[in-house]
Amino acid sequence: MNLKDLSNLLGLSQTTVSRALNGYPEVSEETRTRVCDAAKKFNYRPNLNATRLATGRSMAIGHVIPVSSSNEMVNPVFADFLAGAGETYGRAGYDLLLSVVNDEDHERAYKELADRGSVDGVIVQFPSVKDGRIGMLQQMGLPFVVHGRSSGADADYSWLDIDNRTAFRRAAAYLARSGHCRIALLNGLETLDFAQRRRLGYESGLRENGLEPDPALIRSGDMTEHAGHDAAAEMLGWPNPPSAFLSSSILTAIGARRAIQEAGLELGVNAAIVTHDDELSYLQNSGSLPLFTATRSSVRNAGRRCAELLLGLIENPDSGPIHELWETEFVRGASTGAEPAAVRSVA
Amino acid sequence: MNLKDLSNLLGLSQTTVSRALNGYPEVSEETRTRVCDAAKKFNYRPNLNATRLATGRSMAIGHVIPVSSSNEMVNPVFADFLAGAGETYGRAGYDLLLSVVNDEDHERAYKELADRGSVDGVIVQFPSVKDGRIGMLQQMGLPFVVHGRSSGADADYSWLDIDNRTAFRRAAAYLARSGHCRIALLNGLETLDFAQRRRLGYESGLRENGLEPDPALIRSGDMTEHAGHDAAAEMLGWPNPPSAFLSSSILTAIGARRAIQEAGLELGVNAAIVTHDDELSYLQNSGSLPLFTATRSSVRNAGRRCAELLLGLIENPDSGPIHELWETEFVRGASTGAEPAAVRSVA
DNA sequence: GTGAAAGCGCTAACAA
DNA sequence: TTGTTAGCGCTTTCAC
Repeated sequence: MNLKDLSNLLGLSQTTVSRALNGYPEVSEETRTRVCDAAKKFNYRPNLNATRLATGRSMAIGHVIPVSSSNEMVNPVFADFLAGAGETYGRAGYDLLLSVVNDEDHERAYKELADRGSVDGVIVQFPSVKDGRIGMLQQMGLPFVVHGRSSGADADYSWLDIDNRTAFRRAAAYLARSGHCRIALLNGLETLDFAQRRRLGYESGLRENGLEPDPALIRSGDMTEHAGHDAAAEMLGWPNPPSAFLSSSILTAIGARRAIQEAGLELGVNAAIVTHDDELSYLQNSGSLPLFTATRSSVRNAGRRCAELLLGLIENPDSGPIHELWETEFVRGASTGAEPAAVRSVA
Repeated sequence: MNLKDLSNLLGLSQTTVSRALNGYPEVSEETRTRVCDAAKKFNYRPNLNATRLATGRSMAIGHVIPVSSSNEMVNPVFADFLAGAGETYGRAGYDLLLSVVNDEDHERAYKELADRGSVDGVIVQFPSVKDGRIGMLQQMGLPFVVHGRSSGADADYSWLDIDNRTAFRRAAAYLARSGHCRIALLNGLETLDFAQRRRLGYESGLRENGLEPDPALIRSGDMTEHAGHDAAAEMLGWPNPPSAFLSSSILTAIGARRAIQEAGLELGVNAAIVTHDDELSYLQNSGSLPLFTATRSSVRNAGRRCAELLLGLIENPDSGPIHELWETEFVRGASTGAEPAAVRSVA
């Protein structure tokens, strides 16, 4: 059942039927209801590809998710973010186009999406400090929203970010005030913008409390359980080990916890862990980790909001860049809200 | 730069240029290279929407991922599967259309994808025992491949599944032979087909070793850390507690581990856990769990292969349904391959 | 308020 | 081997 069939059936022109269906005002109410009823009755659905060609808009948003061949794992953040964004697109009649690429083909993937006209806009995730995608997209004139920020970008662009710096400053300060004086940072790769911001926040938090950051206690690497474990295990073997870990990811936190247990230390008595909560959603409501969280903000919500911003940008192309910085709460006790044993006993 | 521009530029007809670019044989090698060079030089990319309309194929595959409003979490299996499938699509020139819907709108989402002609085929994930999507898709004539099986389906259909039944039979038998006589099953919802198969396998494994399954030791529910913890905690409080847990998911296994620790029991001395490995990829290489795995098979690989099968089905519509049952290895020691302490000490 | 007709950018029969 | 022509199913000007 296509437009032609439907209009023949109704004894109307395609034009009128199209107008009635798309809510154009110049159609009489009577014909409109007649058309809509018939459309429903015959289960008519406009062919998207035809609509796209005719309008020049593809009614689709592109997301690019990089997979490293070395690592089976897909960062859970991507899935949660997709879920939120996808919801929003669906409501607005947009499709979500997912492009899975190798780490290296990142930029090319965006270019391809744009050149082939398959999307009206894209989302950029995990920006690096100096991210090539931003300039490229600006030059191509394809609307985009960045989840996170890129400190080294030349020009202004739309982004949504959480206040990583404040979050980590606060968390580090809290640990310091709780009596810890050797506080390790298990961070993501510092080529990633958020990791850099988190380190800066961590350092401020220490300095505010009279502690000088020790470079040996700062790790920047893969945010995997493995990496977290190894880093923590090594540090705990030192004569002067850390008594607390501030972790950029739930996975490194889990790894650190394992290292603590293996070292015969008791979490909450000899050691504390604080983790960033952004990656926590897949373990939410779990209560499995005796840690508290530096921030609480839902990746899914971020996805939803980024999608909204992007759709706004597409509808209204001449509005300037939009920025949204989300303050994060300081939550103690991952799921319960209770004061975590780890910190309490040390404080 | 569109086809018209390019052909004008070359002094050729659109047809010839199109044929040259699409590898049709009747073009002379000379013009073909001339055309291809020009296309590359001017960075010509065919407009996908036009191609789609003209060919009637949308060159896209649909995936539907359901999110429950009650649960922030997205099952990591979806992400891993998407990564594998997306890789394959990309190589074959197909797009991946992701439809995010509420749990209830599941079927409608598939219908919509089909009606609007936005995809050439779809993937069905997590089939239930009697899954409405299968009949619906068959009736609509939309090619599809099911990851998993639906025992209650009326007609034949294409699927790829791992041998859940054998995997769980083997795991249960192994625990039984290791000396455990109270073995609990922390299973997914038994409306899901794989959960039912796993229970059947588990029961066979016990019976083969002279153990009669105790319904009280079987839990069918959400595969979350929370649910796993609560179920295990309750059972461990009984006068006659289980000494081993067979878990359908890494999350319930983590929950059970926590319950074991909280009960003051030592994993590997008083208790064993065996988990299914399908959900393990996001913790892979982690070594964090002192458990061994009933099966080892990569969800990403399954995604890759399902995509291949589906594309094959689309290219060759009259080939009958394809079935692929993957045998799974029995791996001891999640990451290391070593005999797990848990089982060894009890055996 | 409605319709005729052109066109979005490509493919594919049919001709030459 | 190349070109002509007619669509694919919709939107959108323009005329009625």
